[in-house]
Amino acid sequence: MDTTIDSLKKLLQERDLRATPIRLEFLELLRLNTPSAVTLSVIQEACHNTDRVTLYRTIQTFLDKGIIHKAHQSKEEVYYALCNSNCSTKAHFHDHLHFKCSSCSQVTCQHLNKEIKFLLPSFQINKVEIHIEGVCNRCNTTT
Amino acid sequence: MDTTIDSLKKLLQERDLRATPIRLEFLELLRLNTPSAVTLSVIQEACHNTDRVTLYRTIQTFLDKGIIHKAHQSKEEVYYALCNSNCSTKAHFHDHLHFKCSSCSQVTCQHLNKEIKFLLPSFQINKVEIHIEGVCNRCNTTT
DNA sequence: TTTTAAATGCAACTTTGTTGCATTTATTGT
DNA sequence: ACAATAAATGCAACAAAGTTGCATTTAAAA
Ligand SMILES: [Mn+2]
Ligand SMILES: [Mn+2]
Ligand SMILES: [Zn+2]
Ligand SMILES: [Zn+2]
Repeated sequence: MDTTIDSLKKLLQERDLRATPIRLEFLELLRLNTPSAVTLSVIQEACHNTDRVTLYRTIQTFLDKGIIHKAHQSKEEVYYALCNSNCSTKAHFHDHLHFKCSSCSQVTCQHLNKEIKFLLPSFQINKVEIHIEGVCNRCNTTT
Repeated sequence: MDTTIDSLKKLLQERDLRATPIRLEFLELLRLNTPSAVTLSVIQEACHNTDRVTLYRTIQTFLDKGIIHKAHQSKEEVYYALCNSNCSTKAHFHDHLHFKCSSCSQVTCQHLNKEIKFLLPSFQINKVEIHIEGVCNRCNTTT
C-alpha cells in the first residue's frame, strides 16, 4: 500500500532530499491545491510554526531539484505549483500556461494542447512563459 | 522645430503631468534604450542624485498614465519600457511580447505579427503576457 | 544504537518599498 | 516679469521582504 505521504517521501528521496515533516507538509499543501498554485504567504500561514528562513530555503531547494516551479511570477507575489514528473534536478520542462482568474483569484496551470509558434526570425527560443488573466471556467459557467 | 525634449514635454502635459527635469531625464533614458526595456536599478544609477522615493513615485505615475509599461516582470527585477501612443490614462494596449536575451541580457519588446489563439474552452481571456527567453537576433547573427 | 551530514531555528543584517510632512518648483494668471 | 498655487520632490522614519552565519536538532545510514 502506497499512501500519498509515502509517494511524497519517495519523491524527496529520489532527489537526495531528506523527508522532513516540514517538507512533507509543504508538498502536501501544494498537492492538495492542485491544479491551483499557491503563494508564499499562503504557505507561511499554513506552516505558521515554521521559521520564515526555512520556508525560503525549502522553496529554493525544491526549485533547484525540479519539484516545484514558479507559476504567474509577479513582483507582488510568486505562485508555486508542483512540477510534473518530467522535471528533474537537471532541468524543468513545462508545456503549459498559467491562468490567473480575476474572479476567484486562483492561479492554475493549463495544458497547451497545440504548440504555439512565434514568428521571430533569427531568434533562438529557449523558454516560453505565458501568463493569462481573465475569468476561469468554473467562475464563468457558474453564473 | 520639435526637439525630442519638446516632444517628451508635450507627452507629459497631454497627461496633465508637469515637465520636471527628473521626469524628462527618466523618459529620455527610456527613449534612448528603445526597444530595450530598463530595470529600476539602471534607472537609479542614471538618476543617482534623485531620491529613491521620487523614482518609485515617478514609475507609479507613469504606469497609471499609460506612459510606461512593465516588460518581463519577475520577482527579482522589473523592466520598464515606453508605451506606444495607443496607451492612455484609461488603459494600456499592447500586442507584443517580451524577449529576454540570455547572451546580452537585454529585454526587448517584440511585435506580434499574427494573433495568437489559445484553446481554453469556457475561459474568458482579458490579458495575455508572453515572456520568451533565448538568444536575440543581434547576438545570434553576430557569431 | 551510534554517527554524521543535512536541515532547522534564531539573531542580526541588508535590501526594497511605503508613508507623512516640510520644502521646492512648474505652471497659470495678472 | 511677478505672484499665487497646486504639484512634485526630498527627507526621515518606518515596514516588509529576503539573506547570512552559526549553533542546535534530526533524518538516514552504518
Ligand atoms: Mn505551472
Ligand atoms: Mn513592451
Ligand atoms: Zn475563477
Ligand atoms: Zn542578445
